Amino acid sequence: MSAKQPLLIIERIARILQLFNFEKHEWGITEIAQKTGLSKSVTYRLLHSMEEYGFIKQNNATKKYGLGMRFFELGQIVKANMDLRTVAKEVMTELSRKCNQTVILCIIDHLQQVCIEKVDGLSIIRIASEVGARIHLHAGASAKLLLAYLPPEERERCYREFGLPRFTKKTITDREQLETELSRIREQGYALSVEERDINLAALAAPVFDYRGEVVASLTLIGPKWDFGPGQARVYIKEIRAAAGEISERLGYKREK
Amino acid sequence: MSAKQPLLIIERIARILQLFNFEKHEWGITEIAQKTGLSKSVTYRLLHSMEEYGFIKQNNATKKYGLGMRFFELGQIVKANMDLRTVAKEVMTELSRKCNQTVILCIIDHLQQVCIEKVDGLSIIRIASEVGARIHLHAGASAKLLLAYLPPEERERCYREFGLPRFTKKTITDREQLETELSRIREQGYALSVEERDINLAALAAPVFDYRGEVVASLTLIGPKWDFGPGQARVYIKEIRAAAGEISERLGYKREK
DNA sequence: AACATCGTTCCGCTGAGCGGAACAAAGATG
DNA sequence: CATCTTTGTTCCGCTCAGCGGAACGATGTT
Repeated sequence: MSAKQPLLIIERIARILQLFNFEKHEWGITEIAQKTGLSKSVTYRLLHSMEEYGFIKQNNATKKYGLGMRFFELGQIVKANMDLRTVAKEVMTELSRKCNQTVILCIIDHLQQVCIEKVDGLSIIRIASEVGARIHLHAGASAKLLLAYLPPEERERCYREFGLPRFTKKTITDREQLETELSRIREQGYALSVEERDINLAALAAPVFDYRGEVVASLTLIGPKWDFGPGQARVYIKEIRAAAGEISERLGYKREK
Repeated sequence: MSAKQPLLIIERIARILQLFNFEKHEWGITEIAQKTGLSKSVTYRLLHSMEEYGFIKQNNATKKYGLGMRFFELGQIVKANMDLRTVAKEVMTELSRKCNQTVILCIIDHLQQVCIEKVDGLSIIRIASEVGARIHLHAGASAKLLLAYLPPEERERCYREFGLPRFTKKTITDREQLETELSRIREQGYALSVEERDINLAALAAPVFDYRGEVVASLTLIGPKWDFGPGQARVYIKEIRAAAGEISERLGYKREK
């Protein structure tokens, strides 16, 4: 899978570029050569060549080198392709096909859940939930998941503003009980709900992270509850987490750190 | 000044990266090799090595290559250093020292001018205008310049909302006359004012553009009017335009296009 | 089954680029 | 003011990194 041996020069370029960060964004040739272990002539030639194409900009006054506009331009292009919905759509289609269930993508807006993308499963059964639909945050896998990753003050505001209305027999309407469920969700990294909002429906949700490590959306698999038995659920959990991870990665999320 | 001959490989990398844009962000190896004129093996090796360091990301499904997250990260760093005030400060200090006058940097907020940075000249005379000060857009070099580059509807809103109050004998209070002045400013690329707001003060302002080519601020030289005679003014104009151009460039502005 | 086209790999030859040392310019030091 | 130090920059002959044409395996098309 991985390559044999990267081009030496690319490794060197990578090593140089690694030096630039938010704290220190300008370096002298000698500094760079020392930190990277490269010879001064190599460092000089590399930087100058990169400057020729706008990757590097030399400060005329200090003679030090910094990152050039080209990285900003290319960064903007990458950013444009990091659009949540666009990125998610592909992965959602794939997931829906694999599990043969409906997949939805939801975000939080004004302390409510909003569905922003949906891919129907091939099954004859269709889920009512539509793109644009707004619902409370305390019931359903997707909603609970989003709520779980909200800061405590926000959760508090949510309880105060909307309360915990009951939709079915299984809706969690007790604050204590809900908070326990939320911390379990955070621990497990996914949320499960069975008939919390609608009779006969079950759902599994996993968090989507952006490049800053913030939860920006929930990815959810919804279907008839008889498809979510313990055995099948284990498979679904693996799949939904992989899919959510894939989206997160494409948004620039780095799991380690 | 410019280098002798850039490293071949850097040129090749630049040629490959040039292909990626907002319209087409994924390319196959063969496509890239054809478009760039590079051999397929070189293209492959380069892309793979770059992928190793996150500069390039291969889509597992389509096998095509796209820009990697590394460009986004580096782009974010560049962006952070493109902060208007930080960039401007250096250039302003330099300009102030050269001309021995006060230099201010202003932006528009809610149809008013706000001064966001100031560097005093060494002269004993100090200009009252302080960072944070808000003033009308129709009087003074800086204000007129910002007004000049506003879209017509916005200018209209400004006249309606604030009118054209008189500050001195020289304040322009006639709409027609002001619009004529504004189009001259756009043509010349700088604005001059003598005693329009304060007796005995004169100022010269030039526009600062961002990477999209939009005017985001005005750079202004202020001093006693007797320092702004025709001869001295010509020198000042050259200096302030060069300084504003330098800031614009650091913000990613490309004059040609 | 034959074909077309994709991404990927191989390997021997060779010139691009390495690096140590010299150089110029600008501060820092006594 | 001369001397020392530390920048960034340039030079040039030797050498091995990497070039590229051709082969390969996988996929999709006719």
